[in-house]
Amino acid sequence: MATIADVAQAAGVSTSTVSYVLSGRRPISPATRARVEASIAELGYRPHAGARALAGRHTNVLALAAPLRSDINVPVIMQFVTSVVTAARSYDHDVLLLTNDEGSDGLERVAGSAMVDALIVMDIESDDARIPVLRRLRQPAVLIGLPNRPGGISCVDLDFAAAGYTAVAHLAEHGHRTVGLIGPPPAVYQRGTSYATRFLAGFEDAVDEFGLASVSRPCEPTFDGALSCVNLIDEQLPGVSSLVVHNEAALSPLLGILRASGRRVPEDVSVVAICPQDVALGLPIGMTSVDIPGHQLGALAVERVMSLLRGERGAETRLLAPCLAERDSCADAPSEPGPAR
Amino acid sequence: MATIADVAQAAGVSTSTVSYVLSGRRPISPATRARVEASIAELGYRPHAGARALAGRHTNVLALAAPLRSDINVPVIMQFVTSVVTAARSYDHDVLLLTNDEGSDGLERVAGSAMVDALIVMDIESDDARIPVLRRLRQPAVLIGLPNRPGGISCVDLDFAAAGYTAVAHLAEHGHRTVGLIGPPPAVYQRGTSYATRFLAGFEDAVDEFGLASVSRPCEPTFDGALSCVNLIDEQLPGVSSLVVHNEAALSPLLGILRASGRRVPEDVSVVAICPQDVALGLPIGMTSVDIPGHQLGALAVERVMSLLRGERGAETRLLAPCLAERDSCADAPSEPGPAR
DNA sequence: GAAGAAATTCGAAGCGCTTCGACCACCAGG
DNA sequence: CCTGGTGGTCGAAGCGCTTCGAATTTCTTC
Repeated sequence: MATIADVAQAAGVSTSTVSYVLSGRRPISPATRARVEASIAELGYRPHAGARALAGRHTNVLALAAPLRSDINVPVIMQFVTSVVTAARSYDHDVLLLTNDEGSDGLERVAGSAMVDALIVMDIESDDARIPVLRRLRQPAVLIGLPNRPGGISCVDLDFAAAGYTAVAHLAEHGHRTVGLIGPPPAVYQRGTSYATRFLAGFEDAVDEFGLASVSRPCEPTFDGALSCVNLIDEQLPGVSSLVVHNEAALSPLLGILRASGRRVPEDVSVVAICPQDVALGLPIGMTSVDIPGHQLGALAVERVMSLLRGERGAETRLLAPCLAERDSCADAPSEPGPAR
Repeated sequence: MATIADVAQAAGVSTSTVSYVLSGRRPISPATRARVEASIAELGYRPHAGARALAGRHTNVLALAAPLRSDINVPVIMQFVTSVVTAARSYDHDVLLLTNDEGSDGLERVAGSAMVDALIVMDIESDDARIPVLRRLRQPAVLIGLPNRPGGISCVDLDFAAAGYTAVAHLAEHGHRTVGLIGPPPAVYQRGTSYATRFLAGFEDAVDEFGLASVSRPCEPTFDGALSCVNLIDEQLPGVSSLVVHNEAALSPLLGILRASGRRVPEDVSVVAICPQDVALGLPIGMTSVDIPGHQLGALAVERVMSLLRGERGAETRLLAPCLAERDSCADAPSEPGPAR
């Protein structure tokens, strides 16, 4: 491979000059610049990343710690990952992918060995053990998610509490008096993954405020899981007229289950989904949904990282307001059986 | 951060000695080794990755080019990515994630700037433009997929032709005389992604060999896509008794559609799915399926990379034999309407 | 036409690590 | 007692790049 010295020689300048045309940190005359650029192109020169990192004290690489388990909403994760990589590239950065099961060690490793300039961490638990670790690292970090005590670390997430509230409010406005929540898998709650509990809190706030009757259940991401979840809800809340589904994998099974039990959506049961838009649109009927803006959040996290890298200190935590899109899965509540008016 | 010089000083040895205890490339007396290791632990020393890459001429990082679009089988991709990262870690390597829409440029960039020691490329098209690029890189590469002309580059994949054949053969053995193929989305074919065509070829071979009547259609990964695909198959092959589904996203919708049209699985229609095992198990009925062994393939790709890195030159392309798991979605063909015997 | 300012460019000193040849001490064999 | 190994350690030379201070050239301005 060609080195900067080769380029310098070919262009008849010193290596520092080449370096400066590359970095733009000092003025270079148009003539020299042109000559250098020509040599670079001719030799197919690419700066050696390691040498750069050593001398320049930054790598242009971001670490992304993603939950690569399968119990979780795979498409959502994928959206995050995709958008982080894409956004990072737009800032001329690359992404080193870590799995969450390396835990804190992975973060310490890549940060300590100066492999990355900053870290983005997903799937944050309420009391996440990685937070103290992150805090003592020399690299900036951004969380996608919201722990109990971020303690100065930037966070970016959907406002899941508001999302839960919004979903219920929408149903209440349609006259529903009963609502069931089909939640994420039990494992998600057990881990203390914060979005699940935040959503639930918002859900329950709205239920109280609007005076609805409700029941909420976690739900395994399989057909059988969805089935037993629906059964439980039916049992505890017979004739339930609306459902909030905060579990992507349960969505498609759910619709099948409702149809099989003779209930039409939205005439007999209204359903609000919490999911990315493309999932909401790929189902038999367009789902009224609160969007999980994976792309937006990933991009936002990267922007935040970049501003930290620039030395700026911005607002610490940024929760995106939920956005409910009305589609075809919600209708007014069926008039209650009872005294006719 | 502590440097190797700090460690050396603390342990009262030279930096080269520290380096040798770290790399094990020269014998070190137990006493010195112990002292050095103590200093390392005490100082929390971690070698600087950039400096290492510069002096040692390797980075312990692999590039993984993954198709981060959403038209594709997201869970399968995720399996690959997960297993590649995990396997790489077991060899003390990290993974730099590239998106396929950077195309050849991304590969050239990370390879040319010596960010990675080797590359793993997914979602290979029959005549993939990245192959010539890969060939001229100084780093070894492994493809997950199979192009027409690998030209010396290692490939690892499921034997999709055999998978197609196996699926049909299984149905034929159950006495089915008609079979419909619900294929991947049109975009996959249009890109010339090789697994789709290889599968189709195997499918058609078996159809010919067993003398079945067949029709195959690509299928958009939405409910509507599945619906129109089924309709087309019904139209061209009325009373079709078996279906092969090489499209994960279509699976769940399909079952709903069949039920809605009054057909039971497997009594009226047998279905063989091509998908990862957990998908096959998460549906209303356990699907008889040909497994897409994402975890195995990812691990295999990494192993191959490692052996190339060691300078070994092994078998070039390795196609995993398909493995059909019988579950509950296949039954003998309903006896044909016709002259009673 | 000379002095000072401004615009460019150069040289050299690292950045932290690996590796090669050298060196030292010590032991076996002759 | 000297020679030849051998296990263990050291010193120094890079690896390819950035960056700082200094040097050089060019342009102004009196």
